[in-house]
Amino acid sequence: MTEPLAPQYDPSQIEAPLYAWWQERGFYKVDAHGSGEPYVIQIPPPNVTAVLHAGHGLNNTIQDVLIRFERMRGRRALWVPGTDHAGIATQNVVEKILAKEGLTRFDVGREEFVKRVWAFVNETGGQILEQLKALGASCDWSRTYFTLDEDLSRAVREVFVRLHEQGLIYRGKYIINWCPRCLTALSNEEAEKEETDGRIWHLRYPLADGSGSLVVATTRPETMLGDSAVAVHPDDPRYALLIGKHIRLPLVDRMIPIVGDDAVDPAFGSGAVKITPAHDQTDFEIGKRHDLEQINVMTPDAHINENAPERFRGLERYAARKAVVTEFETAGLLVKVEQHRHAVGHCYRCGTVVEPRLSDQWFVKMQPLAEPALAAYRDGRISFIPERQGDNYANWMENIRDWCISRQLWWGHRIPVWYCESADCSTTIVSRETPTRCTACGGSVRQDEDVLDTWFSSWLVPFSSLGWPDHTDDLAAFYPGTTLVTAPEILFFWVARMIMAGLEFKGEVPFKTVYLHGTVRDTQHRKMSKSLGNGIDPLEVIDRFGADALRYTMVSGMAVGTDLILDPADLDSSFAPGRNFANKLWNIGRFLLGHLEAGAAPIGSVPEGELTLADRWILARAHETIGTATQHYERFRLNDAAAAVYHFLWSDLADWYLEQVKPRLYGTHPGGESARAVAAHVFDIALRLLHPVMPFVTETLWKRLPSSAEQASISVASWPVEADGRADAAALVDFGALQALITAVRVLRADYAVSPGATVKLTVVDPSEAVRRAIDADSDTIRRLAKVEQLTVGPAPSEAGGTRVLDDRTTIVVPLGDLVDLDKECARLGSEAAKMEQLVAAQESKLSNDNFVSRAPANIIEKEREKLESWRAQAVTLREKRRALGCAD
RNA sequence: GGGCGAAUAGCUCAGCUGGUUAGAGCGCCUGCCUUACACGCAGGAUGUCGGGGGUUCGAAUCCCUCUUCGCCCACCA
Repeated sequence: MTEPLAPQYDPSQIEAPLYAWWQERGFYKVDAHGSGEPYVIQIPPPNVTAVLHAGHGLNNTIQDVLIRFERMRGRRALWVPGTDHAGIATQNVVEKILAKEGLTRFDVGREEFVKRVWAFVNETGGQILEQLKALGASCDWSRTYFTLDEDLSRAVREVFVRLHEQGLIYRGKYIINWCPRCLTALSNEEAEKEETDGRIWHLRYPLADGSGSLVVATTRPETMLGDSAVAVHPDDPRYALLIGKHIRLPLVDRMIPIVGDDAVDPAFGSGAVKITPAHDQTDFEIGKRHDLEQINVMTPDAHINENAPERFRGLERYAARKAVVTEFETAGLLVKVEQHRHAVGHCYRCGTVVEPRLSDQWFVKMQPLAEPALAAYRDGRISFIPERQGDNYANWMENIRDWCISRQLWWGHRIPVWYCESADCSTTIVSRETPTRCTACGGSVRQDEDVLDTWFSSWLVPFSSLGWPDHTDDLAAFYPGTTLVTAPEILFFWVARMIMAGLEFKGEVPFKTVYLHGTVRDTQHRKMSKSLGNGIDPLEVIDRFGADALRYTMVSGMAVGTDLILDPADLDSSFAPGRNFANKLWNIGRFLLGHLEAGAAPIGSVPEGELTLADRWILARAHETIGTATQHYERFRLNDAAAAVYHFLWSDLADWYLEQVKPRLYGTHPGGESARAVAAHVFDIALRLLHPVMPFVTETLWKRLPSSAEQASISVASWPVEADGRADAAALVDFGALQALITAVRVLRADYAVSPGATVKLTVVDPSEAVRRAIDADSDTIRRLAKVEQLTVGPAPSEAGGTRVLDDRTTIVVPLGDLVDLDKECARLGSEAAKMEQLVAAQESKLSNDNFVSRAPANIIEKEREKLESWRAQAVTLREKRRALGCAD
């Protein structure tokens, strides 16, 4: 496990073996009787047939970051994985396979079909869980569930029966969303509304007594075959006299009444509406109020049925639409056709336009469940990130509608309802156990044909996955959970319903925080999808750049409340941040570990006096980074956490500290031991801070630190606390001065194109306190990193040189002989002085403004004064230098 | 039709409770194969913070308005 690092970073060589080792050691198995405060995340169970896509990648990366962070903080971090049987989706997949054999599910029959789905699921299902492992997901796989498992099925039955006993489940004939392709009912959430350009036809309906006619408007003319009334607003003066009269329905030749109903908007269209109770929600309700006939004119697959005149029968709904319109036109009853944009429901599984259909279905009465769920949000027992999503949730809860839970599918939890087959008994049995005989008459029983909505099992997952309805140790230990991480699309499908179920059956919210992250989109901001072909395959990314690169890129690109934009056409540049960073880490590790082979003393054993300015500085930066990164992780600002550690590792540690300590590590300078101790210490800290985001590289490097025990894993190492660094404001200031000085020399060198190998002389004129201390502490580093051969502090040399002003006082001069262009120096110093003077002037007027001085808080005024003084000093210094160079004014 | 959000460097985005000489990564330009890393090092350029108005001593940040894009919800046929 700890052979030397390969010269080249090759994630494919390290990631898989590492994951296997984590599994073997069981680091992520959580004991219900263990110690530590529980931290629980329930995975949004992917469809059992799903293949990992970018959305899963993002979703599961976030969860893994959180769970690893909390695990390292000493909490009993449990991430429960599972898969969803996904009724319609899975059934569709298997039906497609059957279709290749020229068969339909009806050809093979229910029993055989379900067998085939099981075989398919057992064979190919759950591959997404294996793919999550490639991502690094630290789930407790020993707890993996499938929503059709016996245990979870028992929970489903229990819940159905309980709700039924409470009168919250009922069966009835209502208008539901029907998918004519999947041949099943859908819930409101499953019928996705999409703005569509359509048309609206104005049809003339003649009065039966021949005294005139009415014009009605419709977007679905074919439904007129099932019209059983025309409705107008009861107070509409235009139609007051017509209420109670009859229409002779064209094409069908049926007498239908004109009724008055408040639901009609007199201002819309003609103010008269055709009423088709069997094919429209509103019409259905109006029909109920007026006791109208419900005439269903369509077959389940949306063809015209026998309730319509013979010439329309068998026509598909859009063909029927054409036929109806043509007949109206021929009869001179088509008044006009207009363009019309409106929302049309589409099946969320197959995209087919849903048909509102009158049918017998099972429903859950939601109002009583919604009230406590709304209260839990209002009183803060549950909160959302980003916060505004809470309004969305509340809005849905307030306007909740009953949930149609029956599906005319074969794949799913069969509804636990049986009907007595004896005609004169006809008892309905709702039972936890499967009855063999009628409980009333002893006759034979027949189970309801329908299955339950997939979400009827997933809304129970927070407790059903832990053994409910039994009283298990898991349930006692891990319910309620802590955080739920998911996409906003399933806020209503799943999240809201889990909250309702948790409160109803467990009396507690199932989690405290709901973190809703954004969507992965392409550069045109389109959602990635199979049909658009604009998806990114996370496995391909992992294959090419490694899971760490994928994870870092996703995390760093994802601020709270924003979407993640990636370019599917250019994976190289899309994932460059993660790829580059992982590679950088690898090389830092290679360099550092190479120098730690002799071991590194614990930081505590290094005498304070042996710490150099650079040592103190990097420890101070570690201290700061621990604080900020931890806070950001806690606040779900994962991108900020990642950025803080990135900056520490790359800019602070690699670019400055490691460059500074090289001579000590090489042994050309004394202090090698303390350098190794400090470097090992801060690298250890940084790896731990980064581990949640990049588990593989950090583990690989961390295991090779001298301090790491052979069998230990960073993933269960302790989270750094601020005291692991050292607060040291002075070191930050002084090393900052050192950096500024070096940078200034480098800038001069670049400006004058000094050849990279050449050394220069440097004079520091009138150094500030900080610069003075930096020079005293570490002139050697200045010489080396700025390639200075001779460093003097004193008056400016007579030789002409490039000049820079560092701060209020300090000026550096680099004599460059012929290279110096005096005019250029004068111009540059002049423009800098002018810029500074402008700032000074603005600042002076601000500070002499009574309004500002009297109204701004004292600390701000103080800060602004300091700024003014500093700028003034800089302006003065700049002017002085110009004079010293002999520049003309 | 309601509700919500976003517009900041060529691109993707930070900038959290008003006070920074407005930042990062990618890309771009210049110079470097400096024995950890060219997926690198050093340096650099680029922004009237969508337009207009307002509040304030002070606005990228708060308010109004316009424009342009998203998202969610909705039984006006």
